[in-house]
Amino acid sequence: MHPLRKHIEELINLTDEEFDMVLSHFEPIKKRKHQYLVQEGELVDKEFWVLKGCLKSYFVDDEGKEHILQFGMENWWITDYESFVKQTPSKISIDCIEDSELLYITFENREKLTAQMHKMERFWAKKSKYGRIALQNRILSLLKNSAKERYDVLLEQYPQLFQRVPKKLIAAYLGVSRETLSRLSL
Amino acid sequence: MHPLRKHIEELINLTDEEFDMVLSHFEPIKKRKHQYLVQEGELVDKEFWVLKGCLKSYFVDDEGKEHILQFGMENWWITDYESFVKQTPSKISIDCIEDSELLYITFENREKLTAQMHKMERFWAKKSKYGRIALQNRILSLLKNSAKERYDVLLEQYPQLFQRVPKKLIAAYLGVSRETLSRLSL
DNA sequence: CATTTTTTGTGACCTACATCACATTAAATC
DNA sequence: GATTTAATGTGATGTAGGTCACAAAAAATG
Repeated sequence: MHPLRKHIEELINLTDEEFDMVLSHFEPIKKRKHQYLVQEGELVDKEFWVLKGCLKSYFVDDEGKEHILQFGMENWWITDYESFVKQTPSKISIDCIEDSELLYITFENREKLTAQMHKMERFWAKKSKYGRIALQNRILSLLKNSAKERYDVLLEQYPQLFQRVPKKLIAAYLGVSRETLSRLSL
Repeated sequence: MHPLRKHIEELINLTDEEFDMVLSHFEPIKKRKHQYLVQEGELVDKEFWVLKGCLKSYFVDDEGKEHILQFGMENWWITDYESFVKQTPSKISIDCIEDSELLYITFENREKLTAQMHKMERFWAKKSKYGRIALQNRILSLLKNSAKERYDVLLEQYPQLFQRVPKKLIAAYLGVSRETLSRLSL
């Protein structure tokens, strides 16, 4: 089964014809490590689904410090949702941490697809709900947990991440300096 | 026009009949200051819309410190989305900061309503998308901004809040102690 | 495989913010 | 309107985590 189909069918069921229809709205794209998918300031009209690889969506502040909003690995969706939904210039950038293969759907195609296939509208609605819950929990974690506790939570939730990305990126995601992260008695 | 209708029509259009249908799925509820709407540990099967008043959704950590996830004022929706969507016990509580009048819709009624009225499904989908964007921006703010900067952003975004809720709650929302908040040269 | 670049660890020192304690003022509440 | 309760400000002091600097190890790259 196509990995995208497998992914979608975790939330809704599709017939062969329906999945073909879905897939026809996507385009494949390959990028190498260090290449970008989205750059700050541009209008993002695509949502990406990761077939293979690893990416980061991040923001660089005026002191040059990088803050990571989200990682993306196999089966994850990644884009700047603010730019994608509101059609405003992106505040964030998305880069490949590894060579990556993605499928993307444009804003326009997503509108078309959801209009003609109510199931997919429900799929993305569910994704959006779950995404919101994850963000809510991250906020709670930033408010209530120490750096060490946040590290432990992340390690428990996404152990694969620690095999694949440098610690300084983990630090930029958790909101600590890499020196402090290195000193947390792990 | 009914304030709920006015609120909904900011995102989608409704006929009189449609709004009557929507409204028939809600129930009113009144609560006084200090009373709760949701308590940690219970299953939340309602989503509340604030007609009048002010509320907080919050979490108390093991050291007894309160962390505020969200405030709710007129025209805001409030619930524990994690419990509401996943139907799991709530990690957070919701209390009234002022005497409040709300309309609520149960999980079941929301399912019914969205099933028979596609427009409302789209309404909530939009709300969910915008909610996610707001949370994303709050995470960025927690990662990149100092206490003072976060205070300034909040003040600019929701000046009304500062007239209505005690500073210690603002502090609990921003993730600083009330003493530090008091010392930020405002 | 040699060289450049990136990652990681660790010491020394610094700072934003927390905690504790107490006083003052303002709001609730009977 | 007297009394309890909550809100706010401010000093003194503590600490988690930041910053700067350097070295070693590991990866990436030509």
